[in-house]
Formats: sequence, structure tokens, C-alpha cells
Amino acid sequence: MRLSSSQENYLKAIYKLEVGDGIATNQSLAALVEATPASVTNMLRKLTEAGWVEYRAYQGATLTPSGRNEAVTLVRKHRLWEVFLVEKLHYDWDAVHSLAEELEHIGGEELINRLDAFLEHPAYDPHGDPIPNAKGVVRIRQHAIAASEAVVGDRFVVCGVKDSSSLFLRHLDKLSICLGKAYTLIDLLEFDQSAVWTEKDSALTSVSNEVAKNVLIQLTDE
Amino acid sequence: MRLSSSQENYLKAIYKLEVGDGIATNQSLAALVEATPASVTNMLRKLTEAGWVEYRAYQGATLTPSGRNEAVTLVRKHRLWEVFLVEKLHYDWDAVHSLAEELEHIGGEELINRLDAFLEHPAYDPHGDPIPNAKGVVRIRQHAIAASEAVVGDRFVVCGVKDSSSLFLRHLDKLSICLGKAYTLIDLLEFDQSAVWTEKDSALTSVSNEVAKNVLIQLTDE
DNA sequence: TTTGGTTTTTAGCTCAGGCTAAAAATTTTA
DNA sequence: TAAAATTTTTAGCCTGAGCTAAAAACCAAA
Repeated sequence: MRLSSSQENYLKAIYKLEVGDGIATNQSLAALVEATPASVTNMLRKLTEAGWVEYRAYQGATLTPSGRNEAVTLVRKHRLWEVFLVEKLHYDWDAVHSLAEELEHIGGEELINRLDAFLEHPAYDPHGDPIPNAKGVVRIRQHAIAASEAVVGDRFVVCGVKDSSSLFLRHLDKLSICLGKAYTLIDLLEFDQSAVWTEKDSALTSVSNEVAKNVLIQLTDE
Repeated sequence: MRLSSSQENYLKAIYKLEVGDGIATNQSLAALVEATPASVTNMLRKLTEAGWVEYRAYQGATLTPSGRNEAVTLVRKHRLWEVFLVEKLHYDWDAVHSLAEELEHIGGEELINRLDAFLEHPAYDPHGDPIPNAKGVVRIRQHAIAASEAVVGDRFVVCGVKDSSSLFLRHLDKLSICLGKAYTLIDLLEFDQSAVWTEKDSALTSVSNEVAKNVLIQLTDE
């Protein structure tokens, strides 16, 4: 039994919530799939009958093993298409989400494995999020912390973002912050928690706390 | 007003019929979009109201200029994705149709123009069919004739197929016939109209009339 | 030109996946 | 712990895109 695009979006949404907060409530799902809570109830009933979701009234939803499998594959498809769009078609990193959202519903395992091979098995997508492998194993990003956790003197490399909205990503572009860049935190201003970063002792970048909280970094040796 | 996948399929079907026989009857459309004639009537009414199709009851359908435009873009998308699947993902030429059928509904002009550039503006798809350019201009394949038209002594290059069903394409694979190969027609057997081709005086290939009728060739200088 | 066959249309139904409004269940707060 | 607030579910409706069966229109041949 093949899933519809809509059903796939529900599975992905439940997966996201499970990975994050823990519990997929009716309302949080409604927000993610952009539908009303009533529609969510409806769909959850169907997905439960079909064996993708575990769900009892008023209790929230969890994925069955096959549901989780499906969701991880979708994440894999989404992120591989994002790599394709950025690396091969030269899209900006803030412009690929919605296209990948469409592309991820196309075809099956074969297509995505061929795409994976064509892209030479990338480990991360353009926002630094890890790409699950063909077996559905998600490699965990090692030692990543929010940039807001760093203390003065820390050296680090930008390795991801928490917020991957177009708005935030374009803001990072304006600050010339991108994945892979190395910085040293040279000052933390008490007044507004904003930080001053320097890129190998050259240009200074002033980073608000709000931004720092949404940038993921890996600390590097002194 | 954005077209649904289903509506796009109708436009493509009408376009195909217009390019071929000339008239898109209710029944021929039904066959192409795999629906009943009743459903076709229904959809044609909607597409007419929306200005994509010209249509009066019992008279068959024709595309308006914007409908034709849309249809040509779809053909362009379809064929470019086929090139991508064969050249980059190494799919066999008989396996790409249905995937391209899904992919052609994704995204808009920008995506397809970027894909076109990435593929270096291919002129033909893997079956030898010409790819319309970004302005919707379809370059006509020059001097292509069916292989069944050739006479003994003719030298030619295979440049396309009339039937691009998986079954026929795999049959060509078995005969090692592929686009770009050069042959000489060395015999035509009166008994069953089958032909004998030779590839630069080496291997002989025996080609039934049924096959020759569906292979397109360009005659080359003696 | 009337009759029979084909094609198209109409009428009314189904299913997926939404929606709103109201009822029921749960949770929070006084 | 009872009342208030919130969340979830139910009930009933809508739209898109299909379907079948029957009616209407068209075509062709006697």
C-alpha cells in the first residue's frame, strides 16, 4: 500500500516531533502539516489502521517501526535533493526547502540511491543536517553546540543551523556566515549578550544572541 | 491559477494528439490520460473555463495559446528529466518514462532552466525526441524517416524511435541498436519485409519490418 | 430518412483530504 | 475538587477528480 504525499507529510511531521520535544500532539501536528486539528484526527485514524502510526484518542501519535522507516527515508530524500539543488543547480541554500518538499515524494528507493551515488554519498545537507544512509541510519552530528554556548576565546567552525527558515539563512548570508567557516569568539557584550567573532584575526562579525542561539558550531583545538 | 498534475496531463495529451493526428477527441484523450470519456468531458469543461482549452460539446478540444505554451513546457520538463535520469543517474532508456512523468510536475520555470543549464542544453532526449527550448520553440528533427523507408545500399544513422515503450526499447537493446549508431542496409527480404543491416561491414543485424517502422533514421552520404 | 451504432454528455455516486461548528474529554486553576 | 480553559473528537459539509449507467447527439448505411 503506497502512501500519498499528504500521508507522507504526516509521517515526517510525527517523526520531527518525536525527535524533538518527544510527543506529537494533535495540535503540534496540525501546525506542521498546515491543517486543522480535526483533519489531523482524521488522518491519524487512517494511518493507524494502515499500520504506520500508533495512536489512541487524546493520547498523541507515535510511529510504528515501519512508519519511522518511511519517515527516515523521506528525510533522506529531502536532504539529498537539497544537496542536488545547491551543488548541481546552484540554488541558494535558503531557496531549496520547498522544492525538496515536492521532490521528496517522487519515486522510490532506487531513484534516491542513484541520486545518492551521483552526489557521492554526501553526509550533510546544505544546512548541515545529517543525511540518513540507505539503511535508515542517521549519523549523529558530533559535538555540535549552539554558538550561544561558546565562551570568550573559543575557536570553532560553523557546522549547522537550528532555524533553517529562508529569513534566517539570508540573514546569515548578509553576515557572510556560512558552513565550514572558522571563527574565534573574541568578545561577549554583557549589555545584550551579542558576540563578536573574528575570522582568522581579520574581519569582525557582530552576532546577536538570537542569531548565535540558532547557529550550530563545533569547538576546535586551541 | 496553478494547474494540478491531472490538469497538466490533460494539456499534454491534447498537445500530443494535435501534433499527431490533428484532432483530440474525447475518446482518444480518455485513452491517453487513462480515464473514462465521461471524466474527460468534465475536465475539458474546467480547462475551458480556465482558458487553457477551446472546446465545444461534441467537437473535440484544442489548446489555447497559453494552453499550448503550458504543454510545450511540460514536454520540455519531461525530456530534460529523462536526460538527467539517463546521463547522470545511469538509468536505462526504457526505465525513465514513468519517473519523468512524476518529475515533470515539480517546480516551475526556474528549476527547469537550471536543470537545462546543468545538462548543458541538450537538444534531444534519450529516445531522440527534440527538447523544446526555454522559449517553447521545438527544433524539428531534420530529415528523419522511418527505417522501413530505406532501400538497399542506404547508409544511415539511428536518430530516434517512434515507439518508446519499454518493451520496444528493450528489444532494441537486445539487437544492440541504439541512437547514434551507423548502419548500411544490405538486404531486404521479400518474404517478410525484414531487413539486414550491417555496422561498418562487421556484425549483421536482422531487423523485422515491425521494428524498422518504429526506428527513425537519418540518411548519410554514401 | 429512418434506423442502428458510436460517441459524448448528463446525472448521480465515491473517495481522499480538507474545512467549520459543536460536543466531549482532558487539563489547569481557583 | 469544582469550575474554567484548552484540546481533541465528532458530525456534517465541500472540492477535485475519478467512476457507472442512462440519455442525448451525431454519423452512416440501408
